[in-house]
Amino acid sequence: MRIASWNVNSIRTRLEQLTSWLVRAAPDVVCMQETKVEDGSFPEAALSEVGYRSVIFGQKSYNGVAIATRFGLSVDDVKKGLDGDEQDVARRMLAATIEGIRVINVYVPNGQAVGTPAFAYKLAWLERLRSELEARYRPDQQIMICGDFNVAPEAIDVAEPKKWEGQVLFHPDERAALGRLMEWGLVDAFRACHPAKEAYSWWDYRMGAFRRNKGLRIDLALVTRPLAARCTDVSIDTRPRELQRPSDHAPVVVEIADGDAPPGVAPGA
Amino acid sequence: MRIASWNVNSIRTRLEQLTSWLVRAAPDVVCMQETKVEDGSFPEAALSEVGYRSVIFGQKSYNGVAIATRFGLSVDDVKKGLDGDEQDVARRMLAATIEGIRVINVYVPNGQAVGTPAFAYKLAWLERLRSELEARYRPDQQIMICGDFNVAPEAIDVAEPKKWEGQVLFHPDERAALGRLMEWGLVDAFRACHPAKEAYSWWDYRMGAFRRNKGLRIDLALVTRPLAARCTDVSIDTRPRELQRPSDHAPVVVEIADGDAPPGVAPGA
DNA sequence: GATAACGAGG
DNA sequence: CCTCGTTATC
Repeated sequence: MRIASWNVNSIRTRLEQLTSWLVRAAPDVVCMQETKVEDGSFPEAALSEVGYRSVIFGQKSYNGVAIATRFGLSVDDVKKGLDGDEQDVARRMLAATIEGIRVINVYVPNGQAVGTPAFAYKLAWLERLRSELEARYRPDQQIMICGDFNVAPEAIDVAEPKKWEGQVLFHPDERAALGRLMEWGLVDAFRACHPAKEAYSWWDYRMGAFRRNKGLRIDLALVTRPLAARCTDVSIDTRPRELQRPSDHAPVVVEIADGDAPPGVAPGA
Repeated sequence: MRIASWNVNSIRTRLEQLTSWLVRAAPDVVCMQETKVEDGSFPEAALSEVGYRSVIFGQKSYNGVAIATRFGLSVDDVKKGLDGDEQDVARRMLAATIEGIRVINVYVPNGQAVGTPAFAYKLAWLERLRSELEARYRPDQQIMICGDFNVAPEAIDVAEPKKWEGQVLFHPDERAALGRLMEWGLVDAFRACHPAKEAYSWWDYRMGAFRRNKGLRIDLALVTRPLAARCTDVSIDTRPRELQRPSDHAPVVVEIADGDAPPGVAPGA
C-alpha cells in the first residue's frame, strides 16, 4: 500500500497537476491539504476519472482537507474535524480507516508569526491532536497521522537551520508540541527510513527557494510502531514542484508492506 | 512590409502567446492595444529576444498602446496621445513613422453602453481623431490608422447584425463617427481587399462566442488611398484566439508592397 | 468569461 | 510568490 500526502494549495488550481501525478505516481491513497474549496465544488468527477473516490472536508477560500482512495479499497469510520472543534472552525482534519489502517490527515495551523494568537492556536491545536490520540487510540494500533504539520522536526530538516531557528515552522515551542505528540507513540516515517537524509517538502515561492533547494521538511507521516514496522520506504517527489505554477509543497509518499494485522488493531472512532 | 494590429488584453498575461505569434507570423510591425502595463514594467526584453524594438505608451491596469518594430526598421517622429488629451487621460494613441509610413495606433474607447457618458466620450474621441488628421496630415500621404476601433463598420462585419444593431460596437452614431473619419480620406483596408468576406476580429469571452463564430470585425486598418494602392492583402489570424487563455481579439495583418514613395509624403508630426 | 487592483493569508 | 474573494471594466 502506498499512501501519499500533498498540500496542493488549491485543488481546483492544481487539478491537472494532481490527476497527472496520481496517474504517474499511482498511490493507493492521497491525503490532501489546503484544498480551498467547499464540498459542493470539490472536483470529485476528475478524481473519479483517474480511479479515485474522494472523502472531503473543505470550506471556501482557506484550509480544507480531503482523502482520495483508489476504487476498491475499503474506507470506514470517516471522522471530520478534531474533537472540540467549534462550529465553523477551520477544516483541518479528516480521518478514515483504509484497508485497516487508520489514516489521520491533518493541516496543522501555520501559526503566522511567533507570539501571535495564531501561534498560540497552532500549539493548542497540536495539543488537542495529542488529546484525541489519547482518548481514541492506542499506540499498538495501525495508525498514520500525515499531512502538513507546519513544523520541521529537527535541524536536519531545514536547509538553513540557523536562519530558521526561532522562526515559525522551526520554533522550539512548535518542536516541543510535535515532540509531545510523538511521545504518545509515533515515529517520523521518513526519518526512520532515512536517518541522515536531507530532504525537504516545502519551499517558499519567493526568492527562488526551490531552485536553490532552500526548503523545510514540514510535511510528515507519523506512524505507530506496528505500522512503522511495515514501512519499506518514504520518499518526497519533487517533480511536481518543478512544474509551472506549482504548489509550494511536494508530495510525500509512504510505502507500506502488506500487513497481516490481527483483527481489531485498526479501530474506527 | 507586414503591419499587424492586435488587442492583446494585457501584454504581460499574453507575453508568451505574443512572442510565439511574432516568431510565427513574422510581421515587421505590430501595433498593440490594451497592454495594461506601465512603461517601466513593459516586457521590452522579451520582445527584444524575438527581434523587435518597442515604442510604448502605457499605464497601470487599463488601456495602453505599444508598437513593436523589427530591428533595423526606421522609427521616427513618435507621438504619444491625441491632440487635446488632458494630463493623465487614458493612454489610447501612439503614432510613429515607420519606413516612411505614418502608423497611428489607436485604442478607441469602448463606450460601455449607449447613452452613458462613456459613449459620448467615445464619439468625441473619434471626432478628435478626425481633427488631428485634418490638422496634421493630408490624404495623399502614406498613412495607416490601425487598432481596436470598438466599432464594426457595416452589417457584414457583424455575425448577428440584428442582435447588435443599436448596441455599443454597432450603433448608428458610432458608425457615423467612423464614417466621418473615413470621409477625410481613408479606406478600410480589409474591406477593400475582400469586398464580400465575412470575417471577425473580436469574439466575446462569454457564451462560447468564438466557438460559434459569433464575432464582430472591430479591429481595423484604415489607410489613405496611396497606401491602399500598396495593400496586397489583409487577413485576420484566428489561431491565437483558439489557444488556452487567449485575448478576446485576433490579430489583423496588412501586407504592403514595397513603395517607391516620393520623399516628404509620410510626415512626422 | 476574461483582465486588473487590492488586501489577507501562506 | 501564489492563492483567494471582492470590485470594476470590457
